Amino acid sequence: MRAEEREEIVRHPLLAACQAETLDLLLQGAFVQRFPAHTQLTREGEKADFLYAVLSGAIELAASWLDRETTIAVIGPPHTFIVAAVALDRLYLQSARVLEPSRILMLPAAPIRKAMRTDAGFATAIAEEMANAYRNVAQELKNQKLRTSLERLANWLVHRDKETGGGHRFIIPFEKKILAARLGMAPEALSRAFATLVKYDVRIDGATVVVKDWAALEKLAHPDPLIDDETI
Amino acid sequence: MRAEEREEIVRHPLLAACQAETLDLLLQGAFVQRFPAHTQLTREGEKADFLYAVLSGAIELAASWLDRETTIAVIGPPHTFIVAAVALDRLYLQSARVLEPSRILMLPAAPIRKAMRTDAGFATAIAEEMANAYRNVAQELKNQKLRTSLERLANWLVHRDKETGGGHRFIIPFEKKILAARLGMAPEALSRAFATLVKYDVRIDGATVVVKDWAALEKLAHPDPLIDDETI
DNA sequence: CGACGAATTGAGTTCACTCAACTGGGGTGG
DNA sequence: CCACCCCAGTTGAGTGAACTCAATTCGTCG
Repeated sequence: MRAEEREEIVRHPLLAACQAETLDLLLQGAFVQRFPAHTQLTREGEKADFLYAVLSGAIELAASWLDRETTIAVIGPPHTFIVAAVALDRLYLQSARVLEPSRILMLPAAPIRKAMRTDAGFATAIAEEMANAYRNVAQELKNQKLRTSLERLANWLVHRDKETGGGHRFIIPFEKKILAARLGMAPEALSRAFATLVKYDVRIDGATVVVKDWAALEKLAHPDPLIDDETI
Repeated sequence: MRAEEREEIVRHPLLAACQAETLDLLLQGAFVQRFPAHTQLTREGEKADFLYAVLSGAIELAASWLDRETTIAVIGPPHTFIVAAVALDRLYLQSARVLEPSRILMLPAAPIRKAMRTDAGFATAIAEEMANAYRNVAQELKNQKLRTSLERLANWLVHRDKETGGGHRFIIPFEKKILAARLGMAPEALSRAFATLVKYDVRIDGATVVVKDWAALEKLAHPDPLIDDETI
């Protein structure tokens, strides 16, 4: 690993509270790599031998059963993925695919488990990262079980708008079929849902969304911090 | 706290790897209490001021939005709940209700966060508990997004049968409407799903389930360790 | 015995899926 | 440079899954 890379990585939330010796141990076999879109980083069912952290770009976590597949989450910087499998030395429950060209930090799993046992700062950082991950899936499960697909889409739009600065005009940052899977619906259902949203003055042109009547959309979405806010 | 209680609690997986000073700190304001069924222990949106561990009994975690409500999970010994909210000092995302008379260990939140920062063994135990919780919700999300309600029921039956010793005859340990909410369906839909399972030679009488043709049920359920096994 | 809540059954409707056909760029190669 | 293809996305039609509302049965407890 190059010195300037090390500089950067040491400031990562996961490593910032580490003791110096822990850092040395962790960064021994670590490396940073760029991956092009569509790269498959992990496959569900494989042994967890790396912890991945997204430095830039976006990663899709997907899961399958029989011949069906769905998207569990989309991860951006500075978050990690499959940290739970690493901490427990178990199998990945999800596959990870690169959505857009990404820089990824890869940390070997065994030193992580070892470091947790000796460095409370690091173990706490791992616990906090995992707590966030837990809350995000729990929120997603609520989203999924309590809302219809139109409501999920409306809330995704509200959320995305806030994320991009609240200009009521933004682009969808990945393919619509991935958005559909993320929202738990068929691609056709997403198309029809967008068509339905025209009634609420939401205009869509390609990947660009314009919300003309914010109040109407928000009334439909009824966003709830306990489901929609990443840090509440 | 009584001495024999302390004896018991100190062996709990969450505390077994603690340093002695950490234990003292944690158990300072801790107590064990019995709760009758239907007690509400936490409400979603409240500040997290206790970590709860189930010593015996069963707890339902529920969440709501507008006028809808659903069950997120059912927790039994020796697991904890709302550990993520405690670790991050945030709001509970779920309400917890006592399903059957239960003994609960309650640990004040502030000492937990403090102890994590100084005791690597404890922080690791918290991280591992949380990793399990994460994997369980992630599995539940897969279950929810990838399976129909009939398939979810079939898998719940398979799972419950294994849990109770594989005798192909067991009881449903709580009300059917809670099972329905757990499986993400309306109570009426659960009734009809049971009716459908008669075709697969599953007999149901009150809370008692008898599986006459195990192969048929398993073929329908297609259980997958990456969704259905708690520790893979 | 009556009362209450849980569970089932019935009927109708809505939601969301599948399958299929069609549209509209973007890219490739003749 | 244009024709073609390919894939994402849309649109249409039909089906099935699962919900709501309502009525009925069942079991338990006072």
